[in-house]
Amino acid sequence: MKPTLKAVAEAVGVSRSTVSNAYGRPDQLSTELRERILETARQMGYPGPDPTARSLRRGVVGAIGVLFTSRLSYAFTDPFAVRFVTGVAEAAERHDSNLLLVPLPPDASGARRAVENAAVDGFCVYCVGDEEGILAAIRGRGLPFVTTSARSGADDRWVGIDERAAARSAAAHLVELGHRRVALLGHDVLPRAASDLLRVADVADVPHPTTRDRFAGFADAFATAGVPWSDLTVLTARDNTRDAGAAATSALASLPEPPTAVLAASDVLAFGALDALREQGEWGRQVSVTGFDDIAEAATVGLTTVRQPAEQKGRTAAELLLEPPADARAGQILLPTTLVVRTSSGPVPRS
Amino acid sequence: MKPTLKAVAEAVGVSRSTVSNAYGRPDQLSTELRERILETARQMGYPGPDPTARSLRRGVVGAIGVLFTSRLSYAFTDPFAVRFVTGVAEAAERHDSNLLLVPLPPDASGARRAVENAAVDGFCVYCVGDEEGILAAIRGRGLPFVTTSARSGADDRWVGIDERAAARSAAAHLVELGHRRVALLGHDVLPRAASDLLRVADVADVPHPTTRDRFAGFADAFATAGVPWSDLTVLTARDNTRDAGAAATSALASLPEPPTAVLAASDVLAFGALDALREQGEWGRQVSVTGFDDIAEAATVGLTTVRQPAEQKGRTAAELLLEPPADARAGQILLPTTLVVRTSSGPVPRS
DNA sequence: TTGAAAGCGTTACCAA
DNA sequence: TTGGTAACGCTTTCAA
Repeated sequence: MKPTLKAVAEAVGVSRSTVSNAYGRPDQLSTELRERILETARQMGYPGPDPTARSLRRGVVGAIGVLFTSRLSYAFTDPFAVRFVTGVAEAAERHDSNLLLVPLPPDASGARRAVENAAVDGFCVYCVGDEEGILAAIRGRGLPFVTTSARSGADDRWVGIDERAAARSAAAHLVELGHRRVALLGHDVLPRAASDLLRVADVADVPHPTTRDRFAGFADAFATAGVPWSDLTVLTARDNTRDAGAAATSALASLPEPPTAVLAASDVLAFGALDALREQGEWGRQVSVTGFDDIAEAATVGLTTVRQPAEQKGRTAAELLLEPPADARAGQILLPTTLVVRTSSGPVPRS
Repeated sequence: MKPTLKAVAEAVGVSRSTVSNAYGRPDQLSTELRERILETARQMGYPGPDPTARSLRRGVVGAIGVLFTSRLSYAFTDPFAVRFVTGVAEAAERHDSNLLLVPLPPDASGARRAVENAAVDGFCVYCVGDEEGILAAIRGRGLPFVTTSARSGADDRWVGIDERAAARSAAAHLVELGHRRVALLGHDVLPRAASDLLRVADVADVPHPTTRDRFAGFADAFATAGVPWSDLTVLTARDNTRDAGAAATSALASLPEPPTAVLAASDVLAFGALDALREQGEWGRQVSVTGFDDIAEAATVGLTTVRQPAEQKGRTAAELLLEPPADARAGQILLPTTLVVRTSSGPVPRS
């Protein structure tokens, strides 16, 4: 077995405190003694204080957790998530904090357990569907946390964008181009995935908070143009992936009066929509498509989309966690968004 | 302060062991008592056993660490790294293990400390430059680990590809197309970043193990075609990014006899090369470029490259860690690679 | 089925 | 500058 701090102390002939200080508080003992301790430790193969024991004693872990709905293998499918984590990592590194990636099982009790078992000093909550159960579990542990989608309590730390206004800007752009018959594409639109094509009685019924907010924004712009919610076609992707976006979009072709534009709630879904539309030949190519996030590929392909600062969002979230603002009201940070118009959106084709 | 297990025990009027069992070993006590304990705990706001204390006592953390050279914000710049982590995450999730992302500071002692302070049950080492120092630190802790680039000891677990043969296949393809005057593009080619354009006395001098192996493979194929190492132009990117690849490649234009092809040690570098060459007008467009990894964008752009199974590499690494093979010799897994020929490579232009 | 006692490997405090 | 003592919060024998 690996030697412990105690063994080193005995070998050197000093107390455990002194050995501990040799590692954690070099100023508390003479350089000479410290050297002697470190040297003996090296010879004995002592790897330094055990991280777990130190955490227990100090009450600090030195890691922050990033909470994801569902499997990471799925979450990382969206470049936006990767950029968010990158931002979190950047800030964490500056604070000598490690990053613990915590995927949440779909069932509530499993998710709760995952939160309860994570050895961290705080949480960044990345776009979780069911915020409430998760937040309750976090609060239960008494750990600080930062939310990035739905806002929770007024005093809770949060970083995000004005989802609804941002979505509205994309829709307004299409309205201006003359589009009136359009489809909205999102995931988690229904409690359970039903058919791809359906009418949702009310935007407020959409379970996923982000999808709901963005859909509401889309609807705002069209309502202003005289198009009521009930006239919008809603496409439900089974998840937030390109393939799912394509599958959901392909249902459009069979419509008697197909829409002239598709507004996607994310770029990955938008790419899926483009894939599906390209397969529809001439008609499909005429359909305008907008996305959300502005991931790198959007520029390459020419996707009109809403840009939100991904890395900055992650970085800010981590900073909010690691450098808590003195004033609680400074704990809510709204990030800017921009509509980026590219070639995937254009005027309504006359026919 | 949050209540502890002890407080719950006192409140219910049972011993701490019993409360502990209520959480960790439900079969050790009557359902009725268990219910009563859990209910009281809930009312008191006890979040369940503290993860750190449990880890200390049990000797198991429930997380595996992934070691990266340098900042994560840089590592995640390469989609290959993201896919690797995704694979690791997939296997980790199956084993109810969390993922701790551990960036290693560039200095040896900082890196050592990072390894010593990580609360994990084992490590996946992702492409670290200085393997030895790191591995020594891991061995010092007595934790299991899996390596993915350089192989270490014969009994150590490892998953990877035949770097050299894979690189050779790309170079052989260019040889067949008639290329004889070519440039190799890689990062960490020199101990310290010197000029972009230089002669390296010997492949064996390249410090980065992966770059070295791939360069050696490139050189193999050209040696067979009668082109010695000294006739190959070596381009040094300051790091493994698209921009650095572009910067390094732009030096080519000023050469009296510019090469007809660029062999990059990674896809991101290859994209950089393409960026730079496209700026050179007609001449640049004629230059063949090959990459390595086959990240998603390679297909979009038509980059000829060597495919290696990214997710599988990560998944296998984690599995090797979490399900140690009974036979040590089964701990070394070689993954297949394929040369994927696309449009970025073609015959030597006559001029 | 329940409980008492003995740690797990540290660090913090206070006294010497 | 150094050492003793008491936790940190839990789990695990083993005995009742």
